Amino acid sequence: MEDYKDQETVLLAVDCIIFGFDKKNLKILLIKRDFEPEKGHWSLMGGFLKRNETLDDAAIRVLNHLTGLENVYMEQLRAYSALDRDPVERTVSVSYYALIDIPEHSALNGRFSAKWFNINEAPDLIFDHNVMVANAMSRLRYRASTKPIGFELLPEKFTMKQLQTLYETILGEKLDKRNFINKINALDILLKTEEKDMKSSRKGSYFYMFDQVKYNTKVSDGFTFKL
Amino acid sequence: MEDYKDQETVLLAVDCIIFGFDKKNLKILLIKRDFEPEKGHWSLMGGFLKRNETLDDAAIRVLNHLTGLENVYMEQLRAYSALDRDPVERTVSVSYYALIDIPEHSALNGRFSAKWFNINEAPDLIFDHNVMVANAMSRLRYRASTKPIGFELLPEKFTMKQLQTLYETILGEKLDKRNFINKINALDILLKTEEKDMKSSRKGSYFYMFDQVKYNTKVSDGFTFKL
DNA sequence: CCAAAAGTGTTATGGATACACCCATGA
DNA sequence: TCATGGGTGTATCCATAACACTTTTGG
Repeated sequence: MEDYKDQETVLLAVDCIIFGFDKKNLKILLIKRDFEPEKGHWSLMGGFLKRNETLDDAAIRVLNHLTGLENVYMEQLRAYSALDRDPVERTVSVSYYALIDIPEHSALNGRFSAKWFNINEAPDLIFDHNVMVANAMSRLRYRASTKPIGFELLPEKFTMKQLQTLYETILGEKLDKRNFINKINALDILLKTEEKDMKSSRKGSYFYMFDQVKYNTKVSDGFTFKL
Repeated sequence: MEDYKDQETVLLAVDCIIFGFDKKNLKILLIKRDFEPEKGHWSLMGGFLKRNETLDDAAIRVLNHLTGLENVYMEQLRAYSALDRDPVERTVSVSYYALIDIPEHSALNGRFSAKWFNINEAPDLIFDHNVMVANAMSRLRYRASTKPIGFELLPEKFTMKQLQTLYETILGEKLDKRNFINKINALDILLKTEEKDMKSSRKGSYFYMFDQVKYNTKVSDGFTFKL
């Protein structure tokens, strides 16, 4: 460790991998850059860190700026620091991923040309953003099996089918309907409502809600989510 | 994303959580600061990022500076950016952890008052270094069950007992001897040597080596380490 | 009455865990 | 010969995986 003064500095940025779910597909929110470098190409939404904010603050600000959303699930992933990752300036970037439910809040800031892409149909991205997305996916898969983050991607009320489809998309594999429902019910962290979703079938399917209070109680009693 | 010019800058540092194993205990290498702030207190070894190096480079440089070691297992953990985490200057720090085998290479750079502490007997550290260590431990536990990192902490030749003790220390729980050996043997990634360690008992116990080549082959054939 | 999705339990399998005795050797 | 740590196999249990038919209701 050396003296603080006269240390070399670099720019520090955050980039957000914004995942969304529209009851069918896992998607990612990208913006079309209207400035150089790489103008016209797709990229993650990002921004520079300000002196009076933490990286978490910066990520929250960037996400809010684009989507208007607050209180979104976000998690820091890691720092990227290749010397030439940004051709303009030496910039180190810390990536964050966010999970949001698409249909309920889709008032995107018109200042940016933002668009939702199915996760497997996303275009090539600038700089090292493709790697960031790949790493985010792998973290998302891991998290999905250790914390009930799936519910962040769903509306307040959702059907078992939607929940299963979400997990299938995240994990990238088909799941058995009965085993999935048995497992979820065994966790005992859902509330079954009286309401039914009549849009999906003639019979209709019950809506469930995530019981955050019960979950928190169970966790503090030593329960650990495992799917 | 805004213009690059006139962005606010912060100092960017790396801090290394250096884990070691001396065939009995999991230890951590700390230095006693001989400069302000917090002179005389224990801390992680760290350093500022230079403009012409990546964060990985910086972590490797810092580790090498203290221990003289090269080709050490290191992994980036995460960035810490609380506004007041460093009282002198606004500094964002990226933590790395390293795994080294203690006895074989213990020529520490005398310029630093460095000392190995048992992981559970380490002193209070400056700034947010306690949190960094706690997070590193939890990552170490996770990694130990998904990748064969344990071998980084052992000498080239080691006994089953040493390997088991290492895993017990990392995981923080006693393991059954027969089950552990069965599991390790089932993985089929060790080479049993003809040599015996005669220091530990009258009967002596066989030395094993990690078969890196076999492991790599198995991994590229779809094998995943799981303990 | 038919099509389409919802809802519901049991069996089989395999991995994880618990467990105790003999062996080799130096002193 | 004895004390010390090394080395070895099997039975049980539990969690996971496989699997098919009935229900509801709008058209």
